[in-house]
Amino acid sequence: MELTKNFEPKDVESKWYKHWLDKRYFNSKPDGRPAFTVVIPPPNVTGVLHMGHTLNETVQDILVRKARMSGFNACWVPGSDHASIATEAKVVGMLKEKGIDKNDLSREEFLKYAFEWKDKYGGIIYNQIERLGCSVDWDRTTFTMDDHYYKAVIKVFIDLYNKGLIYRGARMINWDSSAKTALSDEEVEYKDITGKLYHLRYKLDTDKEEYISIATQRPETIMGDTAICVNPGDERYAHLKDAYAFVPLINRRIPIIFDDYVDASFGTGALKVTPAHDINDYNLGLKHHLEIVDTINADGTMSPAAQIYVGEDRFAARKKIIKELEEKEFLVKEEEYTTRLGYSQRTGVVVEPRISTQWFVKMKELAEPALKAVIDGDIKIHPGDKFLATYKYWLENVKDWCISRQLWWGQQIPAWYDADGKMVVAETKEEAFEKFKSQNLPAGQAGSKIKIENITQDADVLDTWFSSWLWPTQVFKGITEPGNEEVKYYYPGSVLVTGQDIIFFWVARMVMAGMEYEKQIPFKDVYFTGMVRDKLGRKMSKSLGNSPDLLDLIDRYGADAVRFGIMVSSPAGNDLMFDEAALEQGRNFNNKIWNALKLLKMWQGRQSAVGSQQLTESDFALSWFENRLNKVKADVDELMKQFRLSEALKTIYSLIWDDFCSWYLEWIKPGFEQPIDAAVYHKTIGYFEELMQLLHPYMPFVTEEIYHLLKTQSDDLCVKQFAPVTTADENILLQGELLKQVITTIRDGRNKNQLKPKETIKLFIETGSKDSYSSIQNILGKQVNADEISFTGEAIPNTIVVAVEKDKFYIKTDKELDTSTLKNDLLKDLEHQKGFLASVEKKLSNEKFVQNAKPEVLALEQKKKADAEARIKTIEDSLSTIS
RNA sequence: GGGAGCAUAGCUCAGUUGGUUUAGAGCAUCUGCCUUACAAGCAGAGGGUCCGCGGUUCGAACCCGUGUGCUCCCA
Repeated sequence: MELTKNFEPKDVESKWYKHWLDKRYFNSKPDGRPAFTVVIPPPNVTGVLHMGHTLNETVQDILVRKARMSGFNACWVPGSDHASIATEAKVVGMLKEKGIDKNDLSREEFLKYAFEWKDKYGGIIYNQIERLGCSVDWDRTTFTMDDHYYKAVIKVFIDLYNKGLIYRGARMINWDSSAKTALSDEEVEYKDITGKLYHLRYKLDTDKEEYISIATQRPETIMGDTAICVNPGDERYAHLKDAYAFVPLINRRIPIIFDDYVDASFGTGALKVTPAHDINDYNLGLKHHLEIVDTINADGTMSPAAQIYVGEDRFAARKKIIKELEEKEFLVKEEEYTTRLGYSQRTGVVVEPRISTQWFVKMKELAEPALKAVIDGDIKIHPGDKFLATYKYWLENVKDWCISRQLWWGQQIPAWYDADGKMVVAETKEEAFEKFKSQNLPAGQAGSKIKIENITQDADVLDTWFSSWLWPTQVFKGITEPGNEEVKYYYPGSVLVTGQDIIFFWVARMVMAGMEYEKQIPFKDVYFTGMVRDKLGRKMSKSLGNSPDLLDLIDRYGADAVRFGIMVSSPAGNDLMFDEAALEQGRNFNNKIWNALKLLKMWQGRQSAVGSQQLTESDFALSWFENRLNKVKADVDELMKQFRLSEALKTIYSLIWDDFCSWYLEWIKPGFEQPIDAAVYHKTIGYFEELMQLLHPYMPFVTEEIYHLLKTQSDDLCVKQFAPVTTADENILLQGELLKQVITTIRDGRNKNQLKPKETIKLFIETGSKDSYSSIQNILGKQVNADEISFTGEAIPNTIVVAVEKDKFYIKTDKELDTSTLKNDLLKDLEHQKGFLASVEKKLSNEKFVQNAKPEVLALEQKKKADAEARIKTIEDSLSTIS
């Protein structure tokens, strides 16, 4: 079989993914094994996977594959989220392009378009998840608008309503005038902006030409003013008790009121009060029983109540009003002012505070158990406690959650109104009808004025997060079929992997829902990934255009390389600076492994019988690598347990590239066109298999491919179970490290003296322990290109001298030597060693140190001293032979 | 305004209750090699005021205080 020059991922990826699916390796059913459950954070159904998702999914796949290979019944549930606002906005936009206005459609017609859109674009993310190699159970794919899921959301709404945890009321809420819907507090993003503060004068209602000045950022709201408020302690305004002023342009007469709320030092010390358009003014209005004049429509235009500029957009109206105020001399001055404005997370428009009747969830009661679960450590947050404080603060200060949205795409609120506006909550119209009947009529009275056809359902839908907070349980139908076998087996999940940006939106609320409906935490560990930034440190976003296309990256580098690149530069919880160079490193790693395979394939054809000379010569290499492998397997297990996935990958990378390829394979490599001992060959195949197994969770495709190319296999790596980790022999590992160091030092000596790799040397070793060289002598000779190795008891003149620990190596060559470089190096080293010795001696001569330090520390320092002295002697000896 | 976190090689980051050879890795850089698996490679090397200042300690990258710079969250 001819192997290609480089690893070619494309066909390999589709071949193995199909094979894994055919074998149903990713499908899970409850059985006797422990479950390892992961639910995917459902991405927006109409979106595409960005690099943040890619990181998330890769982390999950690594954990799931590792668990699947470690005796667990791994179950990873994929799915997507209906994302009501974002999706509805897209569908509305699509309809507009077709010349269709949403307002001309019925709810049913609109939903038909929305589902068509979802079917068309919803598959994109699933395809991306597949291309990335994610081992999800596709049979369990769940969508937050699936029938059963819809029912679950409605059921929970009704249940919470009946428990008194959901209520309806008029409150000041965040209004998105583009999507024309309410938003929750979490859906508002604040940005610092430089705005202007306008000082306006209002004429007082007195006989004289008197004015009072106020400062405002929003002159377009003056038509909604219903009072002017000043601090009662502010002497400037003390004389205005019971006074009135006129709102400019519209001449509404409004009272001057007094309240401590006003900061006398801010602006002019007088505040215009606009209860309909500011939360603080609203509260002030409640306290002082002020009228509420709502001057802005749902779409952000001026309402008839504004009297002027009716129908014009709020920002256009602002410009015109400023101009008119200036012309009519109400504008006193303008000043620059830094402030914060709230923007809608979904549509980007400036959020308008608005009084509106909405549905809310009472959060306090639900928050308590959710807080306790994390504080008590039932749920562990990774990394460390970095996000614990944030989580805690939010739950301790949680406000009621506005869950109604004035949209059609989502679960319609199961509240019903009769002709008089009376309301009941029920699953169906029929149930609502029954409820109305029993509520409205005195017992025994036959017949009713309530007719079923006069009952209407609340037009609004629920916030998407009100559905996704049920995700960990409802993907197993835990809400609609409580206590079923699957939810009993899979719930609670093992680990939730998600971005730290949705800690409140989703994570905290899932814990609340889990505690409320399963009486149990929804997952044991939460692993927060950082944000993905470009290499300049900018957040990746569509508007900047700095987010690469995932499928394009996979086409160019291969899925394994993408996974490698994203993981290798992704320390737990920290932001990831995405750089294609890391993907290149991943691709190179693929090739490195591929080439090692090619080397073994070359050897396969020329094996000698078991027990040849070659076996003896390779004995040390074999036992060293076996121990090294065991050591790394234990290290990797430990790192993965701690969710230090990036470090685990680097450890595996170094084991394969450095230990296996650069050292081990070179150590066992037979001479030119010489055969390899069959036993050495087969052991090496075994090691290679284990390496592929260890790497498989990170790079599933290349490892599965190579596993099958190494030899005919009866199983697949994907489900091959890890053997228990055995302990490594530290002595052999140490000896290996020493050997590497000797080789490197001698090679360095050769390099510094410009010996070409092809030039052979004669090596003389001066050592107190000849025996320790017997097993490695021939590796050493091969690795430093020595055609002869002998031991010596004294210095060999005219040679290159290098030292490792207490042993000295004399490199003899026919070439004329320039000893000056060597001498400089030795002198430099001597200086370093003397400096080091001095620092150790200083420590040891310090009485307080000797008194206070632990005995083992003291012994260590004494050993350091002895070692340093020995080394200095070696260097000095070496110097004497050159000069 | 309130809170959290970070600052170690050119870049991205490790560095475990303070002592393990006067700080480690990967990438990048430099030098030498087309050595029969791999130039997307091999061999080797150089590179650090551990952000500044002060303190605790026999001993500080690590603990404390303070200053500076950056990031995030909340209002």
